[in-house]
Amino acid sequence: MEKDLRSLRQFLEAIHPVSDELWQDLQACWQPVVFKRKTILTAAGETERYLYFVTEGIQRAFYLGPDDRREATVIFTYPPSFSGVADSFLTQTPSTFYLETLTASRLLRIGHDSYQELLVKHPAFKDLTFHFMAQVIKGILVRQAEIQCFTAEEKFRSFLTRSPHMLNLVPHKYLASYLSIDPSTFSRLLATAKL
Amino acid sequence: MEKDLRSLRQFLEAIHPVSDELWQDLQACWQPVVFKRKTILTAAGETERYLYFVTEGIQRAFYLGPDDRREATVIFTYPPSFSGVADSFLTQTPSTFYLETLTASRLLRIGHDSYQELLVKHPAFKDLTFHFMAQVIKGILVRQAEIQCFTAEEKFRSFLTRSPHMLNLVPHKYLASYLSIDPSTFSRLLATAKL
DNA sequence: ATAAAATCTTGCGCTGGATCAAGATTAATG
DNA sequence: CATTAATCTTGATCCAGCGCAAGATTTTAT
Repeated sequence: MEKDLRSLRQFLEAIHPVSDELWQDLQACWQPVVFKRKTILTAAGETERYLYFVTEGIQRAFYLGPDDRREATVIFTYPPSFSGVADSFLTQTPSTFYLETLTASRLLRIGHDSYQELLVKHPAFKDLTFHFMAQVIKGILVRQAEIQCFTAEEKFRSFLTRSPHMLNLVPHKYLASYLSIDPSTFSRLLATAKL
Repeated sequence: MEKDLRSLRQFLEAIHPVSDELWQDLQACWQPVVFKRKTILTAAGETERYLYFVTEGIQRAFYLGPDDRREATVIFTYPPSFSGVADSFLTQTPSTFYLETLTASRLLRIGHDSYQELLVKHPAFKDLTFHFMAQVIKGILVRQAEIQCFTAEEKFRSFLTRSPHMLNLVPHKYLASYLSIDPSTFSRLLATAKL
């Protein structure tokens, strides 16, 4: 727990400086939680109550198509980073995504109420969230451009270059879902890449 | 100009209340500009200097693939709404997108310096930007899910339902680019839809 | 450890949608 | 308003990647 909090602070500092004063209030708001693998943390239709900080395990957010057959993985989260359905948490409107653990996970979480209080009490925290949101927007847009423009193979290559470690950590069908390609296509691309 | 500013205020109020005090400082920061059609406002590689508020005309942001042949339209903007490469403006890092006018356009714009000053001076403005960013994130994610999950026809239907007016306002090839489908496919889908 | 469940691989046929091309239509510009 | 340029339509062709399926392998749970 001590260690997790230290990791959190380090992660935050990389986004924006965190004064000791802010940190005093901030650290008190986080509650440690653990989940087994394959646990739904947030379902579509629910409003996200928590912002998570991942200290162990891998999670994924995914979208279920109207016919319930197609699904698309929106993002994977793993330490050290935040997790949670960002847009639902921020706007406090129903989520269109599911968030689930892929492996047994340890996380810190902060409720929306505490989050709001911090926002009001600490201008510096607002600045921090501000910077974070800007980064999130940039990240999503880059990914969107790739999804729109790249072929299956280009997406595959791009992903493997950026996140080679993921290959061993999660079932490939989720990686395929993340890239919007068929698991069989993923398998074939992988076979080709290994030559 | 008076009318444009009124429109801006109205647009802002829909996001978050704007006090008269804030408005005094805010309105002074905007400069009216006009552009001919097919003008590049921001090129990839440049850092976005302005946030625009559109009062006339249509613009689009687009991404050029590495080989310069594929391109994807990220978003269309038209009155009343903001325009500009949001992520580049917010983070002041080079844009990966181009922003161009599709038709002759009239816009108000605010420079990043003025924007920063407002942010520092008016907590309420920070709150406003905050809410706006949250909305942006939500919007992008919804669109991303559609791009990932929908077939050409589903994307076409969804778009036509949400934005039927666009059919007459911009060349269809841009609509096709927005949906990541070929112009010829767009034309065929349109023919089918009209039966 | 062992059974049961999930995942991965691979072949094969098929199709949605891209590509190419050329003529018809519409819009921009001096 | 006439010329030129851009866009739209439509046919014909082609292929990347999907869907299906079945056996091989790995992982999970008991």
